[in-house]
Amino acid sequence: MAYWLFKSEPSTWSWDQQVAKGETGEEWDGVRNYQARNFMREMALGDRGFFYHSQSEKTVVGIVEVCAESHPDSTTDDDRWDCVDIKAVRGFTRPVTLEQIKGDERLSEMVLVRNSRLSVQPVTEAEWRVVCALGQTDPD
DNA sequence: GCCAACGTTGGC
DNA sequence: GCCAACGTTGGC
Repeated sequence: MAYWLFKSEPSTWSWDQQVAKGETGEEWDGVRNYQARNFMREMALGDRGFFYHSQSEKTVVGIVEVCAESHPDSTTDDDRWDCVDIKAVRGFTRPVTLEQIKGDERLSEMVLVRNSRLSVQPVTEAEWRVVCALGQTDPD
């Protein structure tokens, strides 16, 4: 199983909205970046990801699971853009801030730190465990 | 609100 | 195929 991070502006699509979608999940649509799209094409059913609120919050707020593999993005007719569906698994007991992540040397190689603009990004298993520990949240 | 970083577009 | 111009993102 692989690990990922999904970034969203809370004013556009928030964790609460994701949770409200329940088991059905929701298309992670609107991505118009090749790198991000390519990562979504690599995703498999059951892969886990962090749900990160950018901008005003800058915190990892929850864990999601890939519940549909890559398919055409329904919000465009342009066949270049694919996306996956994700569903909420659980919220973080204590949301982990970007500041905490930047302050932890074990996370210094995280893409979130290295390339803050990439909206869908891979996370290593080691990073996954560290961030979950910081958030006092079950990693499995 | 500013600005740096980055990705994309289009003219040549 | 290069590169300047432009638009967008996201941290500060």
